[in-house]
Amino acid sequence: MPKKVVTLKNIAEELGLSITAVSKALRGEGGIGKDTVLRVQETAKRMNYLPNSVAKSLRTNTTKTLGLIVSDSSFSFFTPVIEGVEKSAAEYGYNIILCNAYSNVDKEREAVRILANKRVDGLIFAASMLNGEEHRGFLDSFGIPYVFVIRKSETDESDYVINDNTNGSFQMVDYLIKTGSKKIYFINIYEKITSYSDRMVGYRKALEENGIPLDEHLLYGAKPTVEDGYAAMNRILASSQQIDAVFCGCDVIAIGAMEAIIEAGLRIPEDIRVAGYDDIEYAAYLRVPLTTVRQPKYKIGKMGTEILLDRIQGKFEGRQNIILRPDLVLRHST
Amino acid sequence: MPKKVVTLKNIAEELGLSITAVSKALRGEGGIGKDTVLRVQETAKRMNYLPNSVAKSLRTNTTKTLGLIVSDSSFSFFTPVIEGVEKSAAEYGYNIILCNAYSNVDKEREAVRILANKRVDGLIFAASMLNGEEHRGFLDSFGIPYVFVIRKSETDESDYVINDNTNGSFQMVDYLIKTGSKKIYFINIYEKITSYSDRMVGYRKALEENGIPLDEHLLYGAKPTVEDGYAAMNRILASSQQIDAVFCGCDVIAIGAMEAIIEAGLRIPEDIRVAGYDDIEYAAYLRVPLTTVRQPKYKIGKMGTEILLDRIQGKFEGRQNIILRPDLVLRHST
DNA sequence: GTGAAAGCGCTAACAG
DNA sequence: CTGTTAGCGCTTTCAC
Repeated sequence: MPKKVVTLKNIAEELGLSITAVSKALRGEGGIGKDTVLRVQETAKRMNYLPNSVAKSLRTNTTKTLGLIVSDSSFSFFTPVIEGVEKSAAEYGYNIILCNAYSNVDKEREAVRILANKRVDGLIFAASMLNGEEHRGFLDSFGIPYVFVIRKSETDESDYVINDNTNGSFQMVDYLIKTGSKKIYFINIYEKITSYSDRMVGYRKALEENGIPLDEHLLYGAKPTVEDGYAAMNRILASSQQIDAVFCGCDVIAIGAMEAIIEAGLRIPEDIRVAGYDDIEYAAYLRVPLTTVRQPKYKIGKMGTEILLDRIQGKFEGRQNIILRPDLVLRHST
Repeated sequence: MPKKVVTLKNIAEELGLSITAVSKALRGEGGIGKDTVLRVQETAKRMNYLPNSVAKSLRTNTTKTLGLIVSDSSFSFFTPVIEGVEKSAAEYGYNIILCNAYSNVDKEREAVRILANKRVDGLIFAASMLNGEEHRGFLDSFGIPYVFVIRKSETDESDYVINDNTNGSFQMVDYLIKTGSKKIYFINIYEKITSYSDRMVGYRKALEENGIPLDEHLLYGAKPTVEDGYAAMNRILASSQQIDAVFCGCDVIAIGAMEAIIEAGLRIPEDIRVAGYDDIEYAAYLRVPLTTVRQPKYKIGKMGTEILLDRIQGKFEGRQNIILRPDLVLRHST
């Protein structure tokens, strides 16, 4: 099976040309006779020549490869993000090395190191945990351009593409209020990440604008898992008889919450309205089709990659901080 | 931002040593004095040395990188497969380059070429369309070991890891019959791929063993999309009043089928029982929690990678054809 | 124990 | 239009 691998040198010898001539001919660099180019191309094909991009990379100091670090690739939330990255990278002739950070700062740093010594041309962080000021020095030390996606860097010093969490949350809560709910519970994601605190900001803002006082008792926290959403909802159910609506910090929590509500023998949305955030795949086909805030996941991945690629080519100076407006998706659960 | 990148040479000069000595010291290759090793390590750290694995790859002719080609990475079905691959690759010090084949033979071949000239050490095909005999020559021409995963190669000449589609399907249909259903519709995936024809074999076998004659009128086809499942179910509903159960070739089709049934004002499972195949994420939280056949997706990805890695190291001779037994997951839809 | 030299396959000056 | 030369950063004989 191990085929003899053919190189430029072999082709050159076969044709009695120099390596340089062959290289130029194959790359269509010009300065080579038309007939020669043809002969070279034909011979390369006949000999089954496969360019060695490792050698090329060493020489040119570029790998045409991007590193994509996903905070936890077991969440299918990231599927469209990854897809967007992969696709636009491919369009520009780049490949991506996918790494999982397992929601762990040290593992994520390790991934950066590995990718850096594979000499990737750029790095994309999806929901990174290295978005804090304290990791800036580390990230910059490699001299590799990078972009944050889904979750922004804490300062605006780095490029990023995210959805407007405050606005998305505001839209949802405002809608819930305008359509009759007064007492809106909020099971937010319990992590000190700006994405989530921004969702809290939107929640408060919507209450305020509608003249509803904030009631701290309606605030709950959960990790972004079905189990945690389920548990949080059960605590809510145990605490009160009157629950107009529950706004969940993400769809996964909403799934757990809906389970708890159904299990308690209550109806969605008649007894309790449920809303989520993200619009994960199949959100329309859950127990009750879920009303949610749609993050443009694919687009975020795509734009992040494009920005990174532009930066690699030194296309712009200033920071690119892009905040996309999310959409409300109304379904049956509210 | 573009840091001056430090090489072995720089360290050598700094220390008045040879490049060779530094290289050996850093790799702990032995034959270097203990004190020297220490000095080298310290200096490397101080100078922020980052090994250049591109150069190493060129020299050693190995990249510690695997190519993973997914037939369509927009299906979140593949998320756990990718995860399994990534994780076990990482355990052995390998990274993966992820490519999407967009369910297209030509694009998939192109991906192979790209990965081959990036000199990946091995290739993993997830639900490949290049699994036919006619692509063997092409794949072998690169001299790169590869493994098929999820979908087998048509002959057993290549390594693969899949679930036992015949058995999974048999288990489900047998269960449906034994629990009272006689007239079981089958909406299979409409593609001429052995995975799907094997599911048909299991269906027939279960009928046969239970003494139920095959009725061709109960056989439907659909692409693996919600829309197609929905449409197929509507055709079934229009064709008959008596429908005991519907077995769907994959969960995504089942989702569509359930939508159609509910829309028709019928109840699941009281009026019609619905079963799927795959056990995708959140199958337990759909309209009606879905009874399905669980493919060990993560494990398939993991085992495939391990086999590939073993083969890269020349660990075995014979073909590795692994067929894992899937499990029945009983939920509320049946 | 340590170093010199060669070379992986390619591109990029610079000559001719 | 084509070839020579030099090296990218590393590992690997083979001497000393």
